[in-house]
Amino acid sequence: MQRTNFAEMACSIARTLDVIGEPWSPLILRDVFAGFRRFEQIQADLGISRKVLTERLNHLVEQGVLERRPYDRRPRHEYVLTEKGAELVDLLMVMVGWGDRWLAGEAGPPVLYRHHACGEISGVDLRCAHCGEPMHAGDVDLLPGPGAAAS
Amino acid sequence: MQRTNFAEMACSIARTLDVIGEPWSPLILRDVFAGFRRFEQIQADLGISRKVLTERLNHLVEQGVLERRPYDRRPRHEYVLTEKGAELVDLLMVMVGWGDRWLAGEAGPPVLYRHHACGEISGVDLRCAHCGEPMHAGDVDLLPGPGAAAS
DNA sequence: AGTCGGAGTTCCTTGAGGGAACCCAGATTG
DNA sequence: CAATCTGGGTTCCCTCAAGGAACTCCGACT
Repeated sequence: MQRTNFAEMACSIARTLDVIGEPWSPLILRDVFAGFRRFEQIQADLGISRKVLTERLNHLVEQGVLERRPYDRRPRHEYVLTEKGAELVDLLMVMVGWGDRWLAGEAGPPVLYRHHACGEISGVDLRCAHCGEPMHAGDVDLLPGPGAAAS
Repeated sequence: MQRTNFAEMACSIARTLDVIGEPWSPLILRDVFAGFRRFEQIQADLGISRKVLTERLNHLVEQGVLERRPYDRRPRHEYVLTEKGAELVDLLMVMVGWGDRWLAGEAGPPVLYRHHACGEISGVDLRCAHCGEPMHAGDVDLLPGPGAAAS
């Protein structure tokens, strides 16, 4: 939908949005991650238009986030996350954390995550990859990097 | 743009998308976080249509993510992140991490983050809030939570 | 031969994004 | 005191994407 081309911007947020910023795309990834791998399953689960689902799946495959693979000799396919796509699920987990905290209301979170390592119901926490201390919006300074736009 | 109402879905991803899933919204938050707080600054920086910028800012204020505050006796305002909004910046940092890793290419990341606690250029890393071990897509099981949709 | 089921494609309508021009209120300037 | 400037929007029009329903294609059962 977005007619402005985010992919060309010197900004990793804009470029990421170019991959998964279109409506439904994150929900499609969520479904694939949750085990809905086939066109009909995803369409029924989300209630998305078949046309839009086709477009989104093609785009996600082109971007290397999903892989289309046949599961029958008939023309039947399923979609699976690539490594690139699996790392996007991290982003989804952070979205879930925020949504659970600020939007879930009385009913509580609709989905829980159990961490294999400790076996507990938990959520993600952001840490500095370097020192391991918490790293949030107020804990960082922004500096221009090597890929910054030429002036 | 999304005519389907994501806010009603029993999914924290969908509900979060209802807040910041529209095109431009994450980039507007990025700008506010980076210090572009006024309408004209954001509009010039992003090249967004004034109409759409007005709509997005109003929506973000309604959702409690931004706060509009006057900075002059004239009708002049600036937009600042609320606590709810600042926590969304965590999401942006994860997007940046993914975009830097998979989309930045030769030139490298356009923006770097320096962590106050250690003073190093770094990025975010996802950890389990409970045990502190890494927590990624493959490290969790999904379970229905209390807010799951009634069948 | 007829039917089924998965995975799309086509077509039409509506409504959101883009862009440019316009507007308004308070300050500054001559 | 009129004219101009400036920030922060509105209004209008055009195009293109989302939604939805119907249609197609193709290999497999019966």
